[in-house]
Amino acid sequence: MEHFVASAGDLSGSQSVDRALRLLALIGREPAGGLPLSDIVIESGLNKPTARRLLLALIRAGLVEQEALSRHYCLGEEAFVLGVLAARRHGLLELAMESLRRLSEITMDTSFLSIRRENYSVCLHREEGTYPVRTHALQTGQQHPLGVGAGSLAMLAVLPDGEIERIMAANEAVLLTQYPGFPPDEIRADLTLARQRGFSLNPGRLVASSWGVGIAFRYPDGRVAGALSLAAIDSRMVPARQVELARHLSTEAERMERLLAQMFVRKTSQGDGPQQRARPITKSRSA
Amino acid sequence: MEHFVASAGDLSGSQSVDRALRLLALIGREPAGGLPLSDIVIESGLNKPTARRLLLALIRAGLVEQEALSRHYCLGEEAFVLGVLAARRHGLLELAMESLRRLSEITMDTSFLSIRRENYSVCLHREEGTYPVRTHALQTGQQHPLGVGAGSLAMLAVLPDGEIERIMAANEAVLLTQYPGFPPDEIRADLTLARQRGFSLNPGRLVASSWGVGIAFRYPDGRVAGALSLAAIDSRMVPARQVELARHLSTEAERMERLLAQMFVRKTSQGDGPQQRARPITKSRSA
DNA sequence: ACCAAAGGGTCCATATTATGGACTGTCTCT
DNA sequence: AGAGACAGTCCATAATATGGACCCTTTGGT
Repeated sequence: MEHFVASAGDLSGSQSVDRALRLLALIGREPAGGLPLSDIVIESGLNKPTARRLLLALIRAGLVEQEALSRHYCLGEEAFVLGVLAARRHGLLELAMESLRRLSEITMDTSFLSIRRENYSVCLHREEGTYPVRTHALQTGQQHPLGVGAGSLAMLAVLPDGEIERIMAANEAVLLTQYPGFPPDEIRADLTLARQRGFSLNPGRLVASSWGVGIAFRYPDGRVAGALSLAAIDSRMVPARQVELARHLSTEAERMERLLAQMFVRKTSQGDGPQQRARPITKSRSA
Repeated sequence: MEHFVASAGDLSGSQSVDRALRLLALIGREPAGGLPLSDIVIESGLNKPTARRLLLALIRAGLVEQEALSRHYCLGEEAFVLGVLAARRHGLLELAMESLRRLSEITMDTSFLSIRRENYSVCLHREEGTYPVRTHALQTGQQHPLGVGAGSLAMLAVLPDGEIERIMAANEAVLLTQYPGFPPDEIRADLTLARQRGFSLNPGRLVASSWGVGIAFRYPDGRVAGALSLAAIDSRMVPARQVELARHLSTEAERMERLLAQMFVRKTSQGDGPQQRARPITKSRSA
């Protein structure tokens, strides 16, 4: 039995919970019809009995379901409910819907809300445009490494240089093996351009002729909250129109930041009672 | 160390995962500003170090967050994202939004979507009406035992008698201690009435003067999917209007069943390849 | 200002629990 | 009909989670 030694000062337990939740995230990533056990075993690095046992626990909790005929594992109803409940605090999507609808209406193109998840970007919503030729490069729920796609690139571009390098390093293997259109150096070049222009541009790197522009927005404390982006075929993405679209995106990104600022005020001011100063959340053993 | 013996034929492991996910559900229930550790310890029955360790695991996964100043534990952003991802399969709320909006517009009263979660009913959405006097008996995310509230009662009423008795028995303790307005016998009487009339009525049992009517709808396979309901002050709930509201609810419930039927067809027909017959999902050791 | 109480967080020896190699059953393709 | 792929399961072993006892910080009372 080869086991990972708890490297470094890692002073916390609950391995199996960690593993189970990693499986949950894994299953969440997969858009379509869930994952078969074999893929889960491969992608998680766990072995079959362990994966299966953890999956059964997730199934008992309703977070995962196993489809009867394909035997694939996919997200369960409880995950959906939990999300609705969590949306009371983290209602980014709801806040953004108005912006997305307006963007798609004005521009006739498809608009997206993406957020950052560690080194990845997740698409939370895709609002269809009315223009007859539409690209389907990005669907709700799809994840790509930061830098892959317009919104994703926009988020990466507003991070500090140090973090960008850390992320690029972490994603290098995936980029090289699974994203042939995105050699790391090209992403770095795109980043520089994005910073110069004030908006990101994906010139059809993911799907040929499917271009995108994006702009990130932040929480009041400076953390990246997400990105709004628009996608269209290349002929609708000449430089002049890029700028025009970026202007609309910018307006809506500002709106989002305004709303988030309001939310923050409400949240902190409704805290129970008079000002408390935050205690560090982990142990603070005296000398 | 007192430990529960795995009673009966329970042949599955992963205790700590089960416990962690129970904590997650627990935290999800609490609407407002999360739960303090002490409450979590009490309500879960776990002891402090264990609860904390599991919570840390949930926090590492992003499913739970701990608020810096109140130290309360509440649902994290990952829970929200997971929910959005799960909504691709379990998009009940999205399907229902149109119905809810229409109901609230036509009736001017507040409408609700509730679903069944084991022996409980969870409110997934509250669509405000325009009438100036509104009841606030039910908020998004709140849970009550089946039978408590109009939508909840409607779902209970369409279950088979045996299951009703099982649920009523399971909930008896909570009803007696936490729902003084709902003595089990009254619920049983309400159920009979609901079946006779074809819609459920909550005559202000939860909050005085706040009445509600509800109708359940089902999945194509007959399982209860959820309930639509409307709430208003008693003066707007005279018998004639109850019937009128029930008519609107009924129209929308039919719409929901139609949509669910469509979804089911799409889901099963898009299954990978030709018909496979379902294998039983647990072990099938030969004789 | 001080003390007691309440609550959050943590340590560590112990015994319960998860682990994974090896196995079986089932379906599919040739 | 046999090989291969995949789902699911068993069980001795060893790694892991457990919880009583403890510390620190904040709060409320006098």
